Amino acid sequence: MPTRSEEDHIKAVYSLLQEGDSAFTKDIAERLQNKASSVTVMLKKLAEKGFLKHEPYYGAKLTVKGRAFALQLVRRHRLWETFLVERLGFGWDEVHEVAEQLEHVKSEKLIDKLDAYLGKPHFDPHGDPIPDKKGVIRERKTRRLDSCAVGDHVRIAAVSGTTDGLLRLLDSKGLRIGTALMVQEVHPFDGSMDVKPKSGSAFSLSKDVSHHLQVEKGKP
Amino acid sequence: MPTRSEEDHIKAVYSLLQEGDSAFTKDIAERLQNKASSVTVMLKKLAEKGFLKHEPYYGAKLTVKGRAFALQLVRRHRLWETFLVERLGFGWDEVHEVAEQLEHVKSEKLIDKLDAYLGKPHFDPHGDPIPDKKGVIRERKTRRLDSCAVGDHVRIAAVSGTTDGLLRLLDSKGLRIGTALMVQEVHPFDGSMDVKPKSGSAFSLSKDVSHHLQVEKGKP
DNA sequence: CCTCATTATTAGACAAGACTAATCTATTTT
DNA sequence: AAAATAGATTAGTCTTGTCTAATAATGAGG
Ligand SMILES: [Mn+2]
Ligand SMILES: [Mn+2]
Ligand SMILES: [Mn+2]
Ligand SMILES: [Mn+2]
Repeated sequence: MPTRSEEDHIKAVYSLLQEGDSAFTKDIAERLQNKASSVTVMLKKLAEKGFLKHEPYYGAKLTVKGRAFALQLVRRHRLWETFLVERLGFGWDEVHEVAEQLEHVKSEKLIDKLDAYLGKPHFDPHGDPIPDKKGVIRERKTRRLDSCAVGDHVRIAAVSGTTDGLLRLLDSKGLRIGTALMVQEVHPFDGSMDVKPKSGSAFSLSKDVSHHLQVEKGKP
Repeated sequence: MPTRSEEDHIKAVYSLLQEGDSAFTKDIAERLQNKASSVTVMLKKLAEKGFLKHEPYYGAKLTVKGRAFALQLVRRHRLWETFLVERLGFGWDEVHEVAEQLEHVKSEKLIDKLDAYLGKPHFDPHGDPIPDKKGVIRERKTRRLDSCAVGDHVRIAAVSGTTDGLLRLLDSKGLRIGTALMVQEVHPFDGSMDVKPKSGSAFSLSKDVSHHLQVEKGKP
């Protein structure tokens, strides 16, 4: 059974591979707040244990076994986040660190029961998909808000790169998962965007923000 | 902030001091499934950190700081046990190991919210008191069932020394926290005891079992 | 009071996981 | 093509927590 540190490394590799097509030592180190040298050592160990392939100087890729393991870890993380927000009343900007700990509790039964208790949710409080017990993820077609054009009607599906500051900014503008928006104007100068929610008046979002909003097509 | 191992040692000392008036190296080691030599080293460290006084060869006693810390740990353990049984539907014989892990999650807010979510319970699924946020324990006057006499009417308040086997035995006889019993007969030969529940017919309990049942006076 | 069994402590080893410093590799810049 | 730079790896150190083996203290029985 992998240790907490091993688990965190596998998860970091998984999520970097989601974003790009390689997981480099430096980026893993940054995520985990470790030094690159520590990561190299860990990658070697995880490669020996069969969770990933480590191509020195060219990063790491997960094996089938490593991917399956990462999906279970992501499942645990997101189920706990859902519990914290839906049941305990945490804000969506407050759950990450706690879930980071809870995800390492070893008990299959615990996760099964938690999942059932929460009604087998498919998405976490940030709109990210929760893999099921077999590791299957419900796919959706989403695009980043900053790739939308004037006149598009969309619904916020997920917030990517969830830092607490971004989440609080969204809170303050009344934006949450499911919020319907219409793109009213795009300013080429700074990439900022004016959006109008279904109810209420339009306001502006910086490119920095719109880039982190994953949206689905919505009805006009 | 104490590590997981430090926390477990402090808790072991606390619970041994609840049972007797000293916590010896060997007994701590046994609880934690460690060797005595490892415990000695840890006691020295915890003494330096001010959690306890270690009198070599005469065991350990908690300081005020250590006791306060232990009470918070016990609080966390018992709140999680309550959650697992009341909300997730675990059996009372299945929660110990999981709570042993959950108790180490570091987040004061988590415990506050969990406590509120559960309705600020005063007792865990085994009838053990849950210290409040200040570490205050609601005291009750209980006695062991094996110290009761023929004709006594009692109510089961708690199960002490909760091993899974004992809990399952109680389950099978329909005994749980709150069950009312009348002591019908005590057999001096083996210390066994015949008890009659309010509804249903009498049955026998070995001394081994009755010794672990904490009871309160009940109405005839 | 002496002996001995039990318990505790110390000393030394080891594994895990982190670090720093030194070295090496790949890639970009000149 | 050589040099510079960013990134990665290796080697060596440290801390934590565990162990085993050797030694020491305590308390009970003779
Ligand atoms: Mn984690
Ligand atoms: Mn999330
Ligand atoms: Mn524990
Ligand atoms: Mn309990």
